[in-house]
Amino acid sequence: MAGAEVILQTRAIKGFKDILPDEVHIWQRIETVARGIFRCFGFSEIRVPVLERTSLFVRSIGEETDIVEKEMYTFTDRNGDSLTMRPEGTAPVLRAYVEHALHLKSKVARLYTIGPMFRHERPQKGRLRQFHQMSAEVLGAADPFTDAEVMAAAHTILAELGAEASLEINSLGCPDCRPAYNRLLVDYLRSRTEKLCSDCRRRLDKNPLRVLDCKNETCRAEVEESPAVTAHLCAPCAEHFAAVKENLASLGVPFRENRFMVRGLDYYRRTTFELVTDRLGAQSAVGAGGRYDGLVESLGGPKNTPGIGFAIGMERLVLLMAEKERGLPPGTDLFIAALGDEARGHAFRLMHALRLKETACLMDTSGGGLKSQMKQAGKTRAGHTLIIGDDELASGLAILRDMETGDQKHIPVTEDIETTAAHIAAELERGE
RNA sequence: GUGAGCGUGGCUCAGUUGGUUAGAGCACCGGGUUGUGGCCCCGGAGGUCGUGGGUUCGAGUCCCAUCGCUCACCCCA
Repeated sequence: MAGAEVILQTRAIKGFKDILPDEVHIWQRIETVARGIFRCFGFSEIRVPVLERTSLFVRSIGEETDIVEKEMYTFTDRNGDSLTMRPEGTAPVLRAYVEHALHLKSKVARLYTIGPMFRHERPQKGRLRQFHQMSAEVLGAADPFTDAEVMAAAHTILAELGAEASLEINSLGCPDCRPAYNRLLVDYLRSRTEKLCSDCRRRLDKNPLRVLDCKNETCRAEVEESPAVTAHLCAPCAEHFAAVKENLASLGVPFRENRFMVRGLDYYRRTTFELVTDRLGAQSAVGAGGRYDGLVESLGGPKNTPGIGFAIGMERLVLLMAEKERGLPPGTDLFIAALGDEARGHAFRLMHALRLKETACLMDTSGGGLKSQMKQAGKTRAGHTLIIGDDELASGLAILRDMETGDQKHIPVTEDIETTAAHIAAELERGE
């Protein structure tokens, strides 16, 4: 194999995927729909870099998390700085919020962003190393209406795209009440360590909450009787959670409380939620989020800035979208079938004039028979085909065929390309 | 990081107990009379059977190694 290593590997690297022309329209649809909904919910787009200082993620996501410990694409750049390809979107957006003092622009900032994230995990169904998320953050609003609003936004995006997922919510408490609950849970779990799986015994020390959503059946059974977070919230957290549920219900957004749901990033407080489905193989969440009051401050932002947000995994969303929701790639407006050298030159100029008039236009400049060109017109899913040969050029009348109905009509063509193009554009316009 | 399954033309796959020039469907190209697509019919092009080694008179079919893909664990969107 020594020689083979020299050969260029024309293959994308593991976990990185091309989105090909035949499927890119699905992504465009998702983005268009999402942008529209974000706008209605009052969000503005923000675009942030893919690369950040490693410390940003370590501080926000948490040193002990799997993401930081073993999944980040981290490297030292030419200056010796440690940089990381963003594994999630919240930290960079909050960094930008703090850096540009966006809190001074308005009381509440509502931001969304769409783009690639990177985590070095073993790829499987619904899990890639470069994946895409659309995420939204609301900074500066602590009230329980905001929680409901944010969840409603996520829910609306999925619903609008025909992706079925159910909303599950939970509250993880705050620094005032979580430590006490944590001790309670650990005590409970320690009393039955022998019954837990090996993974959960490890979790017991590292992140006891994790035991709550273990997939192992015996662990599940043990955990069934465990003390619930939501039963041990402090008064303000309990009140907040109750109000969130009330507000969600008042909007008619269906949800289910799931006291076993936990989050993998350390910064979450109080409200957390997931949009889950059983149609994604081993992955169940298409979207997830929660409140992270305190995170802005810990990144050097103004004190007591509350925050809440969510992210939707776009390739998981694509997987969930029903066939009928995906649509077809757009066809061209007009295919020009030219026969004969003179007609070809004429058609070429005509095509360009039409393109400048915002008509999507294609022809086969390499020529070929009419039948072959008609086939291509069909394949490009052209709305119309203009047939123009040397005969038509001589008579001054070309044929415009409606590819749907098969109707054909004559269109005057002259040396005046502009006028001819205008004729055709008008004719196509009429058909719509 | 761990485990399992799979690797045959662009795609989806078939290839009997190892035996002559490796097949199909879809896609692609051409044709079915003079200049008209989507259906149908005919024809064509396209594969060192992931790679390397081994067993054998002979391997896509057996063995080993290696690379890759997929799914699951884990983790998470």
